[in-house]
Formats: sequence, C-alpha cells, structure tokens
Amino acid sequence: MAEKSESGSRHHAYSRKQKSLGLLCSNFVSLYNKGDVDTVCLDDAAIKLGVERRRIYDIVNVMESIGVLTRKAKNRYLWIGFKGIPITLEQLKEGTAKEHNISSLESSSAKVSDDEDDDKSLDHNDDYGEGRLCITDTAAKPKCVAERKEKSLGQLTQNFVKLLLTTNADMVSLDDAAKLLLGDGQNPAYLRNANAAKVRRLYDIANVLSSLNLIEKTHQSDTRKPAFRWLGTKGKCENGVTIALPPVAQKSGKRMFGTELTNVEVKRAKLLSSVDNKSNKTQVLSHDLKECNKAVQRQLQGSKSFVFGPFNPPKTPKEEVIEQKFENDPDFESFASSMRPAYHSQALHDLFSHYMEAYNSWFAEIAGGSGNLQQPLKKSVHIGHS
DNA sequence: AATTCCCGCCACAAA
DNA sequence: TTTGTGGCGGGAATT
Repeated sequence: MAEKSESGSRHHAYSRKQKSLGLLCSNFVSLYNKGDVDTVCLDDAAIKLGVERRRIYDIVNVMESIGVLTRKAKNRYLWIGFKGIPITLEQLKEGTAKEHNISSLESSSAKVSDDEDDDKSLDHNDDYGEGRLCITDTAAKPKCVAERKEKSLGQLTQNFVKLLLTTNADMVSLDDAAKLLLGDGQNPAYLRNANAAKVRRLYDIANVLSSLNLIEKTHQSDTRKPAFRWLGTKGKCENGVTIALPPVAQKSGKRMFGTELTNVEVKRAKLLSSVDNKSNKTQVLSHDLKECNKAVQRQLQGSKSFVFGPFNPPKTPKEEVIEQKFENDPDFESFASSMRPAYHSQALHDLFSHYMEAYNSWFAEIAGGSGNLQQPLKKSVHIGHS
C-alpha cells in the first residue's frame, strides 16, 4: 500500500466548510425551491446532495420547525417554501406553535388531562457512562422512557427564534442563548458537560438559519463574543444593504457563517457499506444547482416571495443583482412591524429585563406551572461594562 | 488554548 | 426483524 494519490485528485485539504450544514441547507433549498417542487424525498435528497441521511434530518428538522417543510409521511416531506416562515413565526409568537400535529394515534392510556408538554423531568438524569443519581426510586425503573421526542433541534430552534424575536436587542450572544435555552448557566459541574452538548446543537441550528438568511452571525459590539442577529425578512435591509451574503469573503479570509461555495461533490466512496449502489449522479449536481440558483432568483423576483434565499452562486458572473428589492407581502410587513420593537435602544440594563421577562413569559407555559425545573434565569448577569 | 461543529454510533420508533 | 429517525458527544478542523 503505497498509494497516496487517490483517484488522481490534486486536491489536498479537506475543508470542513465544504460539508457544513449551512452549505447543505443552501443546496437543499436551491434544489427544492424552484417553482413547482412538491414533495421532498429524504433519501433522494441525500443522494442528490451527496450526504448521509443523517445530515438531511438535521437540516430538515430545523427547517420544519420554522415552517419551510412539513412532514407528510415516512421519508417524505412537503415543501412549503419561505412563505411558510411568517406564518410559523406568528404562531410561535402566539404560543400556538406546535409544528408537529398529525393524528398521533397514541391513545395511550391512563394519562389523560393535558397531553403534550414534555418537560416533566423533576430530576433529569444525565448520567452518561456511569449510572447514578437515580437513587430515590430505584426498583422498577430500568428505562424511564418517556422523554418526549420533542426535546431538541426542532424545539431548540423554535425557542432560539423566539428568543431572537422577543428580545429588544437585535443580538443574542451564543452564551446567553445557551443559557436561556438550557437551565440557567449555573455551574453544576456535571451539567457543564450537557451544556456543551447543547451548544453544539445551537451551532447546527445557527448554521442552517443563517444559510436561510434568517439570522446572521456577528460579534457583540466590539467584544469578542459571538452573537446572532435576527434578519428576518427585513433584516437590516432597510437601506438596501443586501440580505444576500456578500460574495464569500475569502479575500479577507473571514469565515462566512452560512453559505459558502456550492458543494462540489462528495469525497471518496463513502457510503460503501450501504445498500445498493448509490450510483454516481452526485457529480453532475453542481451544474444543476447553478441552474437552480438562477431559477430561484427569477422566482423570487417574479413572485411576491421574500428574498430569503439569494444563495450566492459559486462563481457566476455578477449578473444577478445583489440589491434585492424588498417587496414582501403587506401582510408580513405589518407582522414584522409588530414583531420588531423598532430597536428601542434604551439601556442595556432595561434591555436585559425584557430579556428575562420575555423568556419567563413564553417559558411559563412550557414549564407547565411546576416552578421548579429550570429557574427563570437569575440576575447575576453583569451587564457588560458595569 | 478555545471555539466551531462534522461524523456517525447507537437507541428508539415505525414498518 | 429491518428500516427510518434523530439524540448525543468524541474529537478534529478552525480560529
């Protein structure tokens, strides 16, 4: 075995960004957002995009939570498009979210009264590796299944979005987001670990969201703290700044968050152990995608759609206008208005109050009343410069 | 060293 | 059982 050259590839570097969720998401959208796309077949998408199935779940889940897709059946989703976002957002705001409805034939028994509302873990046990903590009620309790499936990604995404929408500031630092979306940021040591795990999810979500141009990653003021800003449909485009990502800042070496260059193809024969041959239509993809992008652009311009996904084409001439015209529906316009507090930059102090207020508000219902699971956040947070 | 986050093991659910 | 879903965290790429 002295063969280093693999398939005559002159490419060395394995770049992580080539396989980011953000990129994948962009490609996904490009693929299904053109005109008359209807249903989305997951494994079909996986093949077309040249990724493992698992990754498709990742992006689909977050997309579904904001209304871009809906699960129709096993392995099949219905493409709603960006138009589904405002609606979902509204519901989110009302608290009537719940994206997954369907007729859960889970008639179950016993348990009547309310239904949903997970979060009933009095003492969630996060024991990994070792099993302890569950000392109290031992005996018959080998597997306390429960744990509503709705515990992550989808929910996390919605909560994250809510957070972004309810806060007065148009920026939420990663830290705060993590803190709010989890229990407080106390230092229970053992939870410290779980915290890190959640943060990873946050990154996943952020990547997808930003590739949809719903959020943008920035930096808190001038601090080094990374933060996210809600762009929504309007974002900062009030001046026509552009919602489209600037043409990949590779010149500056800055690492753009969401979109990147188009995924060229997979790498080596990865899915070997898989079933039948996945064929090799993966390659031609890049070409198609380019076409898709064009189509999307046209589509967006032509219809009254939003300008959500101006996925920058790999290297097409600058023929497309970055200057997207913002002609959203009046509906959404008003909606957005009511949503956005018009940036009342009073004082950070005040700002933070609303922060917690909002949080407590929409988390109260989820909590279910038993006020002892996750503390509403404490005021110990120091506001930047004291 | 710290942050970002891809990869895929594996548990759980549906077919 | 097999197949579809998707938590969850190791650890490598990036910063």
